[in-house]
Amino acid sequence: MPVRRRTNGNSESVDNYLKAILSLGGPGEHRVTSTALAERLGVAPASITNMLQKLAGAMEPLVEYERHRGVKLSSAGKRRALEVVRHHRLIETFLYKVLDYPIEEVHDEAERLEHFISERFEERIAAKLGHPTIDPHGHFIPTMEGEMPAQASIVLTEVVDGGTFLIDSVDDRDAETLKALEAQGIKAGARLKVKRRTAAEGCLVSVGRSAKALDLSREMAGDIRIVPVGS
Amino acid sequence: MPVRRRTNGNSESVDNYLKAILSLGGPGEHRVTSTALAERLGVAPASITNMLQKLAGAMEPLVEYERHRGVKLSSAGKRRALEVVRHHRLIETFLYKVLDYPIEEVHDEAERLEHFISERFEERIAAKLGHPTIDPHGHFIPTMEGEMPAQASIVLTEVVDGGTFLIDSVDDRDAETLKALEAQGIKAGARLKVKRRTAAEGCLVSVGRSAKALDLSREMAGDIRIVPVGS
DNA sequence: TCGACGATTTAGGTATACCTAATAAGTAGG
DNA sequence: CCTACTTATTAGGTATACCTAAATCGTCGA
Ligand SMILES: [Mn+2]
Ligand SMILES: [Mn+2]
Ligand SMILES: [Mn+2]
Ligand SMILES: [Mn+2]
Repeated sequence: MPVRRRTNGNSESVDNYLKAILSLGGPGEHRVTSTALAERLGVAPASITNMLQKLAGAMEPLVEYERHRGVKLSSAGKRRALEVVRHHRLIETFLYKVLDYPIEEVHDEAERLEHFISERFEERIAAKLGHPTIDPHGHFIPTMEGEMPAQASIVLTEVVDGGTFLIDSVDDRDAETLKALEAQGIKAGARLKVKRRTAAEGCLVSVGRSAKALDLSREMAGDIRIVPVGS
Repeated sequence: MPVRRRTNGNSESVDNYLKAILSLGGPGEHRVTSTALAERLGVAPASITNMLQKLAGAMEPLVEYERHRGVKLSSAGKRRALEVVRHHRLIETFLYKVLDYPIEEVHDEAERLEHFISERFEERIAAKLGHPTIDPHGHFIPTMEGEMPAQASIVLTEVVDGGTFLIDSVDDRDAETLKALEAQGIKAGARLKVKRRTAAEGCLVSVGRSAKALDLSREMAGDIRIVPVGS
């Protein structure tokens, strides 16, 4: 039995499958395809099928799986996925606020540590941080009970008319992009004016009270979630 | 390739073998037997032989191994072992000082996390703690360069005459024992008077300025390292 | 010097989590 | 309603790190 199984009982790999299904299933928790999972996790589709069958066939199944019809999380699977997301986001917040990490480095560290911290560690950093509800990228931190509000924001690429918005959150998975965006002032909480859409689904914007126009690529715009602002 | 390989390149298991060889080899760095390793790591002797052959046969061998003659660390192996010990002891210090863990809980958490933290994490907690040189159990923390002073202390079971001592360090691997000892005031830095040896290699002592005699079992005495004190 | 006995190694096998190549199932266009 | 094509699954393999049982090796006492 080589692969580390945590107190919890499942391996790091299993955790990662559950998180990916949670994330790809979206707020509607719709079924996720093998291909989408394969791409997200960077493994071959055949490996996905294997793992899903194992997860679905356990005594306490973590997913509901039907051949050729994708998967969704079981309630046990969802519980564990949210637990891991809670760990991830608390760790990110801790690294940023207490250990003064640069914003673009917190994700990779959290991605590893999320699987290995104890409940005590989780509880202690949460307490130290004053039980935060939002992580440094603007994402909700699931509660200890596994509750997480649905995201009300929209992706910047979905904006049709121009207007003024608040940046709700920024995707943290690509450190390069995150660092570049942050250097332009694009981070959770900042104000953002959308001038117009550009070719190839890009976006011309300005940030804060600056008048300088920024031309965001489609990739960058896709990493930014915003909410309309009254003023 | 299932088993997590860190930035460093070796797996958690490999790290644990290296640490065990460092610890069992003692300050003299003498050869360690398969049996001793099997017992320390809780795996079958056959598994030890397997792993040692693999470690010795790598392009950059981590151990020097000769059939039937035990192993010692190569210089690369020693470097990595000390790096992991540094992680372990820094993490313990951090958990104790910053996250207010009870002393008996730091070891198990550190035992897991030591393999997964980045160099950045190591550097940041070291800085936060003011670059400590001693962990909460009284053990030296290896430097970033992999230097660690040899222990000058002796084990309480080795005392022949009675006398007054300072507690240098307390073994941290058994949480139960550690908690019990701490409850009696037996912890690094405390003053300890040895009255006399008892049957079965136990020890009759008193702690601090208390006159109350404590009867330590051989097991407990074996976990305590002391240094003679002038006064 | 010869066993006996314990220590160690070899042989053969398991589980996890991957992979590639071959096959089968869905799905949409004609 | 039947291909052509894409998506998914099955089949067969690899590496890590374990295990048990069956050899062997080394040493120590007679
Ligand atoms: Mn993240
Ligand atoms: Mn938790
Ligand atoms: Mn420890
Ligand atoms: Mn390090």
